[in-house]
Amino acid sequence: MGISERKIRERSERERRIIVAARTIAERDGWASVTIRRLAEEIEYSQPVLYSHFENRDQIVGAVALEGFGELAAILRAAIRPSSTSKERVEDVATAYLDFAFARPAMYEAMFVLPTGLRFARSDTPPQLREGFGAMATVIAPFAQDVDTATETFWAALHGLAELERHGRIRPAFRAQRITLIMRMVSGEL
Amino acid sequence: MGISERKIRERSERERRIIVAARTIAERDGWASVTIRRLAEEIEYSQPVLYSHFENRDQIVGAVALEGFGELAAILRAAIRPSSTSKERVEDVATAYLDFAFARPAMYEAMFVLPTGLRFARSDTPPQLREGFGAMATVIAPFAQDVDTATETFWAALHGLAELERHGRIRPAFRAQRITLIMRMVSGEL
DNA sequence: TAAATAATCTAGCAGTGCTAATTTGTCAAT
DNA sequence: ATTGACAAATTAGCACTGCTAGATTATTTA
Repeated sequence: MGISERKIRERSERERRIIVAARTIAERDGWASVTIRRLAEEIEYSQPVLYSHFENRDQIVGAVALEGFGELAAILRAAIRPSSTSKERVEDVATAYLDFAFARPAMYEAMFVLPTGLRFARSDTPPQLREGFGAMATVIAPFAQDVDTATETFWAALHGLAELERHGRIRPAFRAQRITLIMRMVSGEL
Repeated sequence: MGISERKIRERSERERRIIVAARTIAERDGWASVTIRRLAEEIEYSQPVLYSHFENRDQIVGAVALEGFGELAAILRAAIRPSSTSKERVEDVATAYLDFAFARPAMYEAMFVLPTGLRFARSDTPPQLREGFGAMATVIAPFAQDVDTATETFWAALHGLAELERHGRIRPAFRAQRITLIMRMVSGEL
């Protein structure tokens, strides 16, 4: 009975092709260019097929975003070097976070700006959505009483820096100084 | 020759009606419901008339956003009480900023998320876009070496808090604690 | 009063997300 | 092998979007 398994496999491969196509087009031409028609053309199926994989366009963005959360979490974890001091670790994670945001603006937009249908802080929340937070919590913990609240605040600062710079509201040339400031703030030596 | 003046006046009144309509619809039904057709219907003119006032839809959003920047600046300035300590002023401005963001989510979205065609940090940048930053700089100055960079970072932290909470990424119940954390960070007593 | 200019509208283009109705393909039962 | 049932995929189209060319109406100038 390998036939039905093959069908399931082919189906999930097609789903992957949709997600890859969405990501590719978004990174090249922006999310406005990611239309159902274009995706259908890319995977060489008619448009309604996409709706047998995803409820609507937002969920396709959500699927790409989910990948992004997994990748960001891995990047942040990788930025935590055992040989570093607690302070250095905060700085490294902050730098890695912003590097990610600026290197993959379309992905970052999917993760944090666009409607995705992703649900946070629920019982069925995928692990990718928690892991990035966990990595940040790891480096914040040594400096915080309430780790969760401190991590939320740290995260918010990084997100704000990413968004304001992405929109041309703050000076790109001073990115390093701002990170230094946040690091000093977290470590309590201002 | 008051006729041409009346015409100019009527024209700018019509422009105001467009902006007011856009704002009203956005605050009630979201920006996706602000369409050229709906605005045209609202002001009782045909659609092309809107394009004699604004180049495109983004510029209408931008006009609303510009009002928002003026209002935010006024709110932040008003939050700075002469009788307060430097620390309290930081907290009051932070609280006022977030109150604004959560009380007027559509307006905040126009100001910081949607494409608006507004140009920051230019010679022709409208004063509204600078005044809010100025208000924040005022309360940050007593604690900072480099006021501009510190204000950018402070602003980013607030923006991040607003956005992450608006998207359900961080816990609304802990908003006050996060503000306290930021305030302590700025004032250097962690 | 006639011509020129300005203001406005009608009509329509090319595109969007999404879906009902139809066709095509695949399988099990006769 | 043929038929009927089910699944998979397609065609065609709806209601909407931002935007604009061309026609029409109103106003001003000569």
